Amino acid sequence: MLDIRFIRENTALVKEALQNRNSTIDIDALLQLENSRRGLQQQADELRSRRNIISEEIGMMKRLQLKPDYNTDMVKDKTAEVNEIAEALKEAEDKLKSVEEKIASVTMIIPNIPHATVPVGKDETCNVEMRKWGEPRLFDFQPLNHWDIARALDIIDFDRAAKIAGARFAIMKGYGARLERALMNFMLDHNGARGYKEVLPPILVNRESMTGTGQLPKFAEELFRIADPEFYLVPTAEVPVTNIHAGEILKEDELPIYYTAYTPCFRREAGSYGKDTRGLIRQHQFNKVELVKFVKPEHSYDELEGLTADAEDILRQLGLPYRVMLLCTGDIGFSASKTYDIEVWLPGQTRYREISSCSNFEDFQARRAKIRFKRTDKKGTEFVHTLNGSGLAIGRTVAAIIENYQQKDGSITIPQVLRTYMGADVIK
RNA sequence: GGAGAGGUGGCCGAGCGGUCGAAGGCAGCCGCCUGCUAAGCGGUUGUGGGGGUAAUACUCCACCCAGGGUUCGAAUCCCUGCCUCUCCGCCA
Repeated sequence: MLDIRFIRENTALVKEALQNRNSTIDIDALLQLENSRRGLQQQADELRSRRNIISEEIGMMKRLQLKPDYNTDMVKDKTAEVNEIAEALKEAEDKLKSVEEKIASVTMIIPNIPHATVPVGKDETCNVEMRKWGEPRLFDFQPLNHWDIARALDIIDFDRAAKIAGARFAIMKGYGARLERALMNFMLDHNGARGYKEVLPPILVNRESMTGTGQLPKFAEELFRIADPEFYLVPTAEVPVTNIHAGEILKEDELPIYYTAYTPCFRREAGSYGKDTRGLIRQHQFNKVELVKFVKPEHSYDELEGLTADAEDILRQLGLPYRVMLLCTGDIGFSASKTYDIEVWLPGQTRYREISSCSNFEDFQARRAKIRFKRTDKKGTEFVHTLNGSGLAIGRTVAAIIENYQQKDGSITIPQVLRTYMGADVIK
């Protein structure tokens, strides 16, 4: 959420940002609403002030009531007067409330302003490659897709998962399950060693949490929802972990705060029916280890570089070639100011695929979730900046390992760093 | 699932329907005093919004879990929800 005052004072900039994001929100209409909101608030405040004064007078008179010469009519007059005020106040309050609701319905769906370093562009073709690491392996045989390899080794069962749940689910079996668990532990240990505190949060959350990080109200169709009682399945650990500090005022010396969390993630994948129908790339349920930071505003862009480097290091440790893409204005997510996608090389698809997305949200989520901090020597509070990134998506990492480490005989070599976690060097 | 208790400021804790943004204590900050330390004395310390200012000052409104209601007036009364705690039952 943007600060309405910021919108008021930087209207041109906001409009330009929205245009670059292919958004069509009417800012002028919003500002008109905001104007009338302020007028109504003044009106209501004024009425309340008068009411409070008269009510106090009535109180004083009532105390004098004990005396015989007390004038009853005065109380009656005052009461009549205050009743008139109350009526006008009610009207003003109702109007105010309705205007506030209208304003909220708009501000909640205004996307974040892209950072100045974000390239302007209409879609993903305008994203900019920042760097590349590792050389895609040269195969002396035709490399296979991970689902074919996994099926042959009987380590992933998509068919029976479909029977149990439906399309876009998988059963990990034997060393497949073991690999999934090894990656989870490896990633959590890796992140822990880099200063992230491990947390294991709820994966069902309430509406407020989903609103705080920006999934709601705009992206309800992406979420699995439990109707009664109302809960949402998290699409990413970003939601519960960022909301850990919702509504809090942190002390300056508590910052920065780094968390890492493993959670399953649940996504409807509505509107992607034809895409990635086979394999682990696009599942309704997948595992992910997430990195989340709460930082002071002046550090957030350095922190974004650091967070991205932390995620990249996991791929380096695993020996998986990747590249880092800077997303353009047309491709960046709703809540983010700046995002790097890390894409891993998949030999079976002979292309890079997103495996991590690292974003700085600046104060966008903090304002929604009311996450503030207080500087030691200053009065008042400020919003923190929040960041997060996958470190990493486990299902896609499994796919990448299977495809990059496949051997001619159909076996899979296990990356060195995972061998103690796996208790095996090879899957065959 | 049944029965009960409770949610007040950074923390503890009081609060009769009006004089309560809220006693008192602790902690913090600023002074004073005491040859050190401890104690003592005085003052001060919340959040959001509006107006105002170059910025302060100043001023108005709201906030005692949340949302409704009663009332001239609600932290205080009523209703609903959420959360916490105790006991019983049930399940792990």
